[in-house]
Amino acid sequence: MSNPVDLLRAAGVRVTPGRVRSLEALQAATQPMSHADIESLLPDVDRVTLYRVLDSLVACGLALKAVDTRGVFRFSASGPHRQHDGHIHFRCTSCGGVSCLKAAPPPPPKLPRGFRLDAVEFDVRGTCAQCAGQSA
Amino acid sequence: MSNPVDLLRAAGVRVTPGRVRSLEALQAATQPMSHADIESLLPDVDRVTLYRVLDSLVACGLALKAVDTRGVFRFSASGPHRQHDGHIHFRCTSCGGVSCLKAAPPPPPKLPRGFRLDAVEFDVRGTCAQCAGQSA
DNA sequence: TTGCAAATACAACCAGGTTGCAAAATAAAG
DNA sequence: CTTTATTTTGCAACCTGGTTGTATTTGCAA
Ligand SMILES: [Mn+2]
Ligand SMILES: [Mn+2]
Ligand SMILES: [Zn+2]
Ligand SMILES: [Zn+2]
Repeated sequence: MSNPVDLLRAAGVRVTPGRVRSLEALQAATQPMSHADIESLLPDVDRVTLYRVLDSLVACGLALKAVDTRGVFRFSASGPHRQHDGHIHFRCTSCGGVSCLKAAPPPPPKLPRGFRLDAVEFDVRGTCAQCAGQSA
Repeated sequence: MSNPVDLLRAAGVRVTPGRVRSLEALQAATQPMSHADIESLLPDVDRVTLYRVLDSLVACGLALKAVDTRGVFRFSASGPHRQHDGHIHFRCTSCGGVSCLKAAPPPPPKLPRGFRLDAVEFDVRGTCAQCAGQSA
């Protein structure tokens, strides 16, 4: 069962409307969503509550949280999907949309002695086909 | 002549204390600085004025503006220096410091038809040697 | 059904950045 | 050295994305 209520129950967290609806939204999404994206889908969920709901979904393993290159958090359902992992993303600076690219992420660089690597991120920005077409 | 007043004069912009002092600060810096970095060096320059001063230096070619991976702008003097161009950078998540790495930036990926590339950025985060040592 | 821990709403706050506008400063012309 | 037109500055207000504190409400187990 991948319905939100059962997933939440199985994860051992309280089943609340905010969690159920946020998880539904994440499951329905085709791309990782920002807090603002989700908020516009669930206008009657309090802003701060939504931040905490999303973090709780991450904490219990039902969602993934990643920073995009603008430093904005993006959330996705982490079911059996395992999407968006072995490829990089393109961000349109005009519409803000994210597109999956076929390319693999670049390998992490060698660091000087004593340095510890936490994360690498490859940011690719530009104008998507739609936006480029409209302005032309 | 690479003194700020002459550079500003030669660039055809008005010579103001804020511009002179900001350009001095950028020239003295060993790394690209954020607005906050520069502000702490020039506490009596108005916050908004500093944003505009920095943008004016960029507009007249005396400074370079780049976004770091947290989406924060970083400014550097763009004299005959041409530093920080062919290599990538490491950001310490503990102290916020930036270190130059020897590695070259990864090549830009192929994009789907119609997409236009503006910029790529490789973000490498972790803990620097100093911070790693202190916590150990 | 009751009771307590967990979750929610609301207000306040923060960083980084932008906008509008009146007052002040630059630099050119007289 | 003044006058003047144009920039620049300072200040207040605002914006997005995010966090913290706390009183109230809710989930759910006993
Ligand atoms: Mn993807
Ligand atoms: Mn460098
Ligand atoms: Zn677009
Ligand atoms: Zn450090």
